[in-house]
Amino acid sequence: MSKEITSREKDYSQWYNDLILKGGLADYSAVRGCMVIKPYGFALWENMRDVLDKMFKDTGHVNAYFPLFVPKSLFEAEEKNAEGFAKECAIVTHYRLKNDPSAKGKLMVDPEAKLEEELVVRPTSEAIIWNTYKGWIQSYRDLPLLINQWANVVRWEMRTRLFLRTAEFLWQEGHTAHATKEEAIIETEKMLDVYADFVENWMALPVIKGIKTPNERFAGAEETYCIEALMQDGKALQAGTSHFLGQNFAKAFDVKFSDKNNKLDFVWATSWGVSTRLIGGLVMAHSDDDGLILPPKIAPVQVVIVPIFKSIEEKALIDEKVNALVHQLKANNIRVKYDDNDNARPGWKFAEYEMKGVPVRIAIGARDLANHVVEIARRDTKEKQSVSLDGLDIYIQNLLETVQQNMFNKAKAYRDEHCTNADTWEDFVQLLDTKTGFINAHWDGTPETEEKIKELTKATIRCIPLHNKQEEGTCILTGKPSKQRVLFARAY
RNA sequence: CGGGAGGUAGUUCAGCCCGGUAGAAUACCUGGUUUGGGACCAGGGGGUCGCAGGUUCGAAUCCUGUCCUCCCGACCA
Repeated sequence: MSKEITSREKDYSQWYNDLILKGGLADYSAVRGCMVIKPYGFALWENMRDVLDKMFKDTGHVNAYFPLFVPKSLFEAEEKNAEGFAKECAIVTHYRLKNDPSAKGKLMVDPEAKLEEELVVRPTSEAIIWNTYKGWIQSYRDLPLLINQWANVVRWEMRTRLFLRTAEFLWQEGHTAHATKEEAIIETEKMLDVYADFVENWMALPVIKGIKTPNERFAGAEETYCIEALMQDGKALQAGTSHFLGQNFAKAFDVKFSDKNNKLDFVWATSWGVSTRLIGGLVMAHSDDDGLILPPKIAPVQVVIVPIFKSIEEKALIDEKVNALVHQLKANNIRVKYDDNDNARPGWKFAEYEMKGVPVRIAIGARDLANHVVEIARRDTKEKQSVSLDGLDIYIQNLLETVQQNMFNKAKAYRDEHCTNADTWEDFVQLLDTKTGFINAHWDGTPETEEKIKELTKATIRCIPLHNKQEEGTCILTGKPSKQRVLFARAY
């Protein structure tokens, strides 16, 4: 057992790190807070990206690419946005190195190569994009402008964690411009639905849709919509956000258009994004002490086939069956890998692919050939059974769908069990410490109370759920009147 | 950024207190036997001890600085 994984019970954080590192998703790098995404992890991201990209295009968006650098003067144009990100920006101040005269073989920053104006490495791209949109929008005929970009951004976080919070991360950011407020709000909500659809139906992760409180709102937004997921340790994870930006950026960057009546007005904006953080959520929500468990729809390898043989003659017979099967599965668009590497024995491969979270494993040996069957093992339940070679491709197809559905159901059952109402402060604190998860409680609606609760319990308001049930009640902390419950949790 | 732990073979770690030939397991290479849940035997290769200074006849070991990682906290649109 050279690759043992720390159990969740023993050390949840270490368990998470073990899964990422030993599952081959990512590695630490020589750069503080930055990780290397390894081929297996990147294949997972590519699958996620491809699905999302299609969803964006199906809803009328197109891709473009904007610069990594933002001149400081542009960055500071939208005041609240700039202020919100100021503390975590990387800044380029020089453009040249030179030989260090006092240390042979070393380089130093050339003081003569100081930039006139510093460049901010984008922590988000609103500034550079809205500066560009100014030149693209004159008339209502130019609207709506529906653009997405796939990019990297940098946020100089104090404390980083693989995938969940890295100094540099990959994401997509949509930036749209509209003629009316109503249209922009519809867009904001539409993209939230796209995210929820993707995370639930492709990542098998149930989410709660809602809006953020003013405290938790995106810097520069009028309203921030979000989807919140629950991890196995009872902590919440913000899985995606969609912002209604009002006319804030249009005003900051002077983006006006003429409407049908030749009346000038500022455009209405949205922005929305999900990042490689989703991979962290995927890992934390589904995996177990034996390794990753990946949902079939986005798993880099959906089916792995392991041959078991005692001689090259046996191997040849197995190859013949497997090659036909691989051909069949590929024809059905199933991502299949035949691992006939003779360096590793079957038992080793079983453990390895369990660690990597491959949803379905097929083992085939002489015994199976004689009976015209294969052994099929599911990663999610660890169940094994013999299945006839006849119609196996259909069986696999169905099994992948079953696994996908089962993973979602399991995560949803856990999430639902961990949504609890609290009506007294004692219950609230007790639930946070023992049961954990989402807690539905009344709140008096003030930022001060929210802040106080965070201070006392480390729990934040994750969101005010959409279409929230209205009911009379009293605030969990202050006892003041409240009209609805909001969703509290400790969060990543 | 504060507190704690750590960095020695590809990996996990011992050695450090008390300075004196760089170690184990595993992985890797070769050959053979194996193969239905992380195989076994024999042989072999692999290290600027994170980096930079200092003390010393001599530093993985002592001292100073620095970089990186993990855990807890603060921060986190």
